[in-house]
Amino acid sequence: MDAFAVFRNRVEEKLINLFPELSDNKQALSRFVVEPPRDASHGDLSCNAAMVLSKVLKSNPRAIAEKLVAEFANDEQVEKIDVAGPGFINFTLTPDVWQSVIADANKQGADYGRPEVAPVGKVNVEYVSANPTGPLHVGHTRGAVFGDALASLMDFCRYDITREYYINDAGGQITVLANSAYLRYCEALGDDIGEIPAGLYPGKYLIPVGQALAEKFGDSLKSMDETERETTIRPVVLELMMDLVRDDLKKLGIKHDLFFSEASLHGGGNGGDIKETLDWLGEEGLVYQGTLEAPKGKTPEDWEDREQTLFKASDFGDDTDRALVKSDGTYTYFAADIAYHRNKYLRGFNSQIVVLGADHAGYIKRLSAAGKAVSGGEAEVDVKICQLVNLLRNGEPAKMSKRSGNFVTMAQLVDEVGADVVRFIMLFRRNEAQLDFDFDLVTQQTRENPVFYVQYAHARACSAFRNAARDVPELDVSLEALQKADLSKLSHPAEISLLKTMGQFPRAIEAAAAAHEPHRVAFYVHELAAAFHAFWTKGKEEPQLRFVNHEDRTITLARLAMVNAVRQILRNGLSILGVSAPEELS
RNA sequence: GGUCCCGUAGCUCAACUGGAUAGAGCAGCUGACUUCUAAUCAGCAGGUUGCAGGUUCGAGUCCUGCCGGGAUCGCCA
Repeated sequence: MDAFAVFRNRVEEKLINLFPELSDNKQALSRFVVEPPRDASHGDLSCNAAMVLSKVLKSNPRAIAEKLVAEFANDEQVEKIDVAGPGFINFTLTPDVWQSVIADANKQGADYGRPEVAPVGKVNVEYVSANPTGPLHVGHTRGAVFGDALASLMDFCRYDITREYYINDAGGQITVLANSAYLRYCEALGDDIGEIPAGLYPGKYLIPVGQALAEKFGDSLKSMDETERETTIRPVVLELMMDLVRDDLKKLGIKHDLFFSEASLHGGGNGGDIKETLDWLGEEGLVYQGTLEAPKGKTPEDWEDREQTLFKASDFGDDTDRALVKSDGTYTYFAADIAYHRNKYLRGFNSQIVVLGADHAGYIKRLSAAGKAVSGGEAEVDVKICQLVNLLRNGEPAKMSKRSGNFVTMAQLVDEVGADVVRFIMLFRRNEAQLDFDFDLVTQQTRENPVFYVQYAHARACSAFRNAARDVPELDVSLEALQKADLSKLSHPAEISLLKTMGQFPRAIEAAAAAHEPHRVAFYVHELAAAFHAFWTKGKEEPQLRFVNHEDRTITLARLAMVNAVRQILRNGLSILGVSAPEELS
């Protein structure tokens, strides 16, 4: 059981008993929380219901609190309850509540921390969505890890999740890509191509693409006219580039359920494509011909008023209306984006999360406007912006290879420091805060390195079992035996304190998922690791707190049950983050 | 000029979406290894949460206006 959730339910129940008028005021009831007090001396749980509801109940908070407290007089799990400050209700629970965390974690295993009921509705998480014109670089990495962890987190919390990658395969950059690849194809056939002309992609990653084209087509491409050639090689090159992207993502353990092609929105006709969407918006009266005002303060030199097809984005909270059709008659990128969001809505996603890079900050309003417009207000678009990552070496900005066409790729990053480090560090910050990634720090094996610190806690927990096997080999420490341990032995303040930290896992996870903030999981496992390290060291000062007690097998078993639960919770948390939990560190 | 993000200890960052005395790590100082890996831990010190107002029982968090840093700004994607 999750003590916080359980007691929240009890408080709600008693409130309705005391104040029947609340029973049809779900909104008011949803506002109070049961949470750990900041100051542990206030007790185990703190509830603000009396204060939150005082206005609705037209009564003063302390009076409401007193009534509630009386209701808990006979609750066997409440050791102490009182009213404090302006009307907080503070609970101190009996030790068995916290001890039961161990039993739960050991029994539920990998499912410990999952909410019992699944939230309603389907959620779409779109992340990476990098242009398929080259390998992924550092800038993509944070968004990739963030999106993946967020999806895992919500998946763990039983949300119905689809992980999606939007392939920008319709724009002019793909033509450039195809031409660049063609040049490499000529090179593969033995031509001297000299310098790569400006405007084409110079990267060496296209060399194997050129070779692949040469193998597939021989020299037949050379005799084609430009248009035919492009339409021939375009899909082939795209597929090769997407293979490259997928290989990069695989190195970080990131996968998607669906790769959605932007180009498919341009032709289709099967519902939710651009034309259909624009027609639909037109019927709704949200499209018109008009001119936009030049931006104030910084009018471009070549600004000219031009009438164009516009979408009434400003009706949905955007700053200005947005162009849908370019002067050459093709659709703008945003037009495709609107169609894409409509497509998602038609596929049943009322919750759409889009993970974007820092340079897309100005895109937030536009996308939520699109989301509202195409769904009649039903779909919610949550745009998560991942801020820049500063690469450092020894505290100095990392000097990257200056050779043209080179940048730090995701693959290089993973090869140098490992996927666990990349993932954890990227998740150990709020997504909207800039992040320093120091190569020297993250490869150290000290407490300064949070990845190591957490993994070490897990490895230590495992080593406790190795030691037990060595010191008390006759003791059965199988999961079955641990589940029979007498947990009431674990009543030392240091133990209760560790158990409380453990017991917060379920609500920490649930809150992180609801807020779309996976970094909280990283902070939680770090906190649990700290609590475990602290308990471990306490065993040095107070030998009776060591896991293995040679005089008392019952307590040894109980302690090991606790260690196993810690290990399990760390694993569950790390697994959400996609970080491994090694049994031993080298 | 508009919009968005950020501003919290000397440094890097938290603060469970409005809760009680704002917390961690690093750097600094003091301690703990014949002991389950000290790869760790305990303690001390460090703050007018950029500034000024407002909302209420209560604000780092919400609203308004400034200051500073970053990003972005009609048909690129």
